[in-house]
Amino acid sequence: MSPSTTRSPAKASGLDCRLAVLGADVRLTPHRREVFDVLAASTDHPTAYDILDRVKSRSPGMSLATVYNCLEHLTSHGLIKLVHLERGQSRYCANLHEHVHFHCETCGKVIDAHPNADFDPAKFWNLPAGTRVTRTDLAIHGTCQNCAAKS
Amino acid sequence: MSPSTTRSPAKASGLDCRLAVLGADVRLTPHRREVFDVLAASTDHPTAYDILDRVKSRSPGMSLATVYNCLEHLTSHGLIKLVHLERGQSRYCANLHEHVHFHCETCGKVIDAHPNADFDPAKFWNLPAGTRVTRTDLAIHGTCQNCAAKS
DNA sequence: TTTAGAATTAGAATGATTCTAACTGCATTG
DNA sequence: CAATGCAGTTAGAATCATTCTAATTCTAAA
Repeated sequence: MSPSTTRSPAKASGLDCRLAVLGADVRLTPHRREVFDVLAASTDHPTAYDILDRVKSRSPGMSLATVYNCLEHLTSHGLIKLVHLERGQSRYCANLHEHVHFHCETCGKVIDAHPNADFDPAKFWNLPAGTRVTRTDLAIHGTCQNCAAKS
Repeated sequence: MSPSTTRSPAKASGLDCRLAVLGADVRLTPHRREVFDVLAASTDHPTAYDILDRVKSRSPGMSLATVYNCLEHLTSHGLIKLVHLERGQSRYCANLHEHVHFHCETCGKVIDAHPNADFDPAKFWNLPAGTRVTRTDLAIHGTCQNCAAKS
């Protein structure tokens, strides 16, 4: 956990790789890389279990604990986002563009929705003077296109 | 759970009371009433455990299971709202006015923030045609006034 | 008063996540 | 090159919030 290690973090070996995201140079081990790749290739906001499933073809030995470790590392370094839509399993996404999550209460699907205008939610709400905002999470719940058509 | 009971719901006894909220006439047992009252008197978004604590002075025998049952009943009847801000315990609030939640990442406090203009968040986001929105949840994370002043 | 259904209870069960302790392997130091 | 140390990884235990189950109590209708 401590970033103040004497070990040089700059030297990359064959088992080590890096990823430059948003200007940050993040060191990725093979497992972290695979977890990230799975997430980057997914648009359905997989859970930790989903990710373990998808990673298993390439890394059959990976454990759930490692998936959680990797997700924690990637989240804390800003490469992915953690989404809480309801009680139960957390979901993850690699979409770093500003967006919100639409959650279909019928089929459980989660889709990203992007803003159609430059929009800062924090401006619309009366927060006490001196409040510092680091991030906002907007979740929209309802019925998706498909489920709405069926009913 | 079924609302289609033959039992007349209109007859109230000394141990039964009702509450008219938003036009709905909701039947409240003493325990449900106490849970609701505790929540209505709280502005700090208590968890189920917090509520059990606060209810205990009036109902020493109440169990956590009953608190959860009451919260479920009140939530499904629209008398209170369930808030998920992060992994861990859910929080509840009895503020039914349109508002969002500000969560201080330093002290953990949650405060309600009200809109300063008539505002529908769903309008700002590109949702597929045919999507039906039932509710939106906006959580703002950051540092509150007090914690910001200390740092 | 009998009976049925709803509410309540304690404790067990579940499910997601985190923790612990042991192990592996690379990389720096001697 | 060998020794040492630390990050990464692992399986499984532990924890925590919540839900379920079965038994009990209460209320109201027949």
